[in-house]
Amino acid sequence: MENKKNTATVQIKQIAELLGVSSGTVSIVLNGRGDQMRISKTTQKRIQDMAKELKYQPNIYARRLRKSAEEEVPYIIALFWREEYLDDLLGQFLKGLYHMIQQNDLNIELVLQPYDFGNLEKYKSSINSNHFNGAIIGGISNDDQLFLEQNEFDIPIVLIGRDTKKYNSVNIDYYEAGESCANLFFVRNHKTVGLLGLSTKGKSVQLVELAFKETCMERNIHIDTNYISYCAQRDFISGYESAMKILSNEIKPTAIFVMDGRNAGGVLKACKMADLNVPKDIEILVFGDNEYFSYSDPTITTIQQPMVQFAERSLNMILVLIKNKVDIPMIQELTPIFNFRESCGGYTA
Amino acid sequence: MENKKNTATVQIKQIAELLGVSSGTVSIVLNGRGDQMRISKTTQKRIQDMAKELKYQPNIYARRLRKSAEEEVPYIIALFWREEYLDDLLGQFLKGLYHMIQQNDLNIELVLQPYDFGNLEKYKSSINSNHFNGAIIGGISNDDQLFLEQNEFDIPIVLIGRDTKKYNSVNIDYYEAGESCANLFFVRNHKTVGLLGLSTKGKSVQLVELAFKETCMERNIHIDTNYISYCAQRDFISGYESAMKILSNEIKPTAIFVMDGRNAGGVLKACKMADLNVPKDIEILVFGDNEYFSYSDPTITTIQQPMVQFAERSLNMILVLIKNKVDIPMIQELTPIFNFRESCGGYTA
DNA sequence: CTGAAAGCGCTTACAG
DNA sequence: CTGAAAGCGCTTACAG
Repeated sequence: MENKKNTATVQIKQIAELLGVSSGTVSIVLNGRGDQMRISKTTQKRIQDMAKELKYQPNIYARRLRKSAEEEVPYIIALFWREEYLDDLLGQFLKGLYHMIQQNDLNIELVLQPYDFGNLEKYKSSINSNHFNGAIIGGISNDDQLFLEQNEFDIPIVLIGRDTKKYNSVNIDYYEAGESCANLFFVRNHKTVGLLGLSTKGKSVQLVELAFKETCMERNIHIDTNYISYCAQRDFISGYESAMKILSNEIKPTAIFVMDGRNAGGVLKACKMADLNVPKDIEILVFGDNEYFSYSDPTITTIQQPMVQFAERSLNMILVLIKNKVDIPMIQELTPIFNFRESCGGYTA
Repeated sequence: MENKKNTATVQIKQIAELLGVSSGTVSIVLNGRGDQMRISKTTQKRIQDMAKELKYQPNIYARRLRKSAEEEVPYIIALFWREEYLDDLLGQFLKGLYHMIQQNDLNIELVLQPYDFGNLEKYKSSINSNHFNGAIIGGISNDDQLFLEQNEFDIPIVLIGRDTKKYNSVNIDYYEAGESCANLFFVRNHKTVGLLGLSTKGKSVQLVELAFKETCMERNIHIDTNYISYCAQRDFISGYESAMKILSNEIKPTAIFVMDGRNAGGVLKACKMADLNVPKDIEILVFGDNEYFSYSDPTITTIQQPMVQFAERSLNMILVLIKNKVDIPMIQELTPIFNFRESCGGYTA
């Protein structure tokens, strides 16, 4: 019972013992250097067969360690990414990382670990210096943040798109982003607007929402509860249904702020159903961009997080942190990007 | 000059020697167990300072090896993915992988390595059993395939979306896919059709194109060179310009086969410009799906590769191959998915 | 309070 | 044709 060995896996040594040869010989044969080292064909055959039978798997770590005097050891960086955002958003982020790695000829091994919203904790045992040199984490929930804050990690961690005290992060000012959306509606003279939110959301989205609502209040823009609807799913259907609720009010809003791009299609459909022309009767502003928004009909005005910049900055940051332990968290705040298109005009009414 | 040591990195041993303590002590302190092991504060401080000064980086491989008797060693699988496809396509694939890993509780470490089309060769030295247990490779060019075929690799490799003799692969029958697109146009009574291709393309896309053209010929569907245009970029603009060329013919085609979804938006725009109604005047069929196609106006009919299935099958395949060396390449051919929507009707005219 | 030794699994000179 | 030994960088009992 006190067996420390992981008996599930087979090692070269065991094959060697079973066959009565040395482990060096086994290693040579399994690496295909048997002929070169003039190991007898029969010995080679016996070794190959035994390895196959025992389903021998080389231990990559041992091999890499063996080589580490010859090969430069890469930085191993984990990218924890929320499952729901395994889409174009990740694509943009990865492009940013990749181009930066290329340009600066960095030696980085990127380990991608998706996780379910709120379940980051599951990977607790792997977020440490036995596994990675650093971790970039995107899309955490409040629970995930709590988990991070209640634990200590011995590697630098950079959070993407998250406002936090304890950790390094790259983000935008989410409150300000929400404010500027409300202000845009104000400048454009809207008196009654709708908000299409999300029922599952992290702190960043909450901040945008809060700021949007508060600023609407301040600006005397009507946004009663009737005009707020939350999507359970980030998809067309959910966007459609939620928008329909908002549009069922006697007095229609003249603008809607849609908090997730994936709901936008449904909102447009709902407007069409309600016989409202976008943007004449109703303006649509969306948080989160997508290439299709630039040529849909109408094209969609969006505000977006600068994913490529997020990637560049976070990679830079994590490398700095890996090389120099820094005590106070680094926080970089970037500027969100407005893409003014047909569905909602700019800051001139 | 004969120095085998990688002098670029610092080891615990060097810190220990410099400070005149043992490496065990250094290890303990750097792992934060100094107090627990009652190492004097001064020693701790000296060690911390020195480590910081020398920018000590622990060797992850050594650490993991040390732990490998306690922790199960994961399969390390590399995912080589073409830079151009770092988008929703990758997202779908990753979702497939992730769900499969979750469901079967697999212990897999996924290393993501983007590469530029035609430059897979750059990673030659890392595609081996010193680095990974297996590799999944998506989106290769003909040059990349040549590179793979002209070299031997000691780990199993599974190609995604590629028809090849030497390697394991998960794909669809690309020729048949192209055929069925042409047949769809035939059934729908089109006599003159356009083809919007790609100027950079791998063998799979070439096969689709070839099959489409050949089948059109057989079916007596006009598709002269005037009606074929290649996009240099996979984007809106390039799609628009190429479509405009096709539509500049005196006799307009009554259908266009668009070989990359990212060009589709431009094609729709071009049709609008040419005052052609989709689908009344001209039908559009697109290779490659996107969620927006299901609610654009008109919604877009597509044929797509089953990415989620690709992921599941390729992961399964690579695990089988890692565990049991198989001599003949495994090839799984899946069925492409047709999504019939407004822009082009189904097999009934 | 700290050192010396063993060992994780592997490969590679070296010796015979 | 093959074995025994050293060593990659690290951590952890054990000894003192």
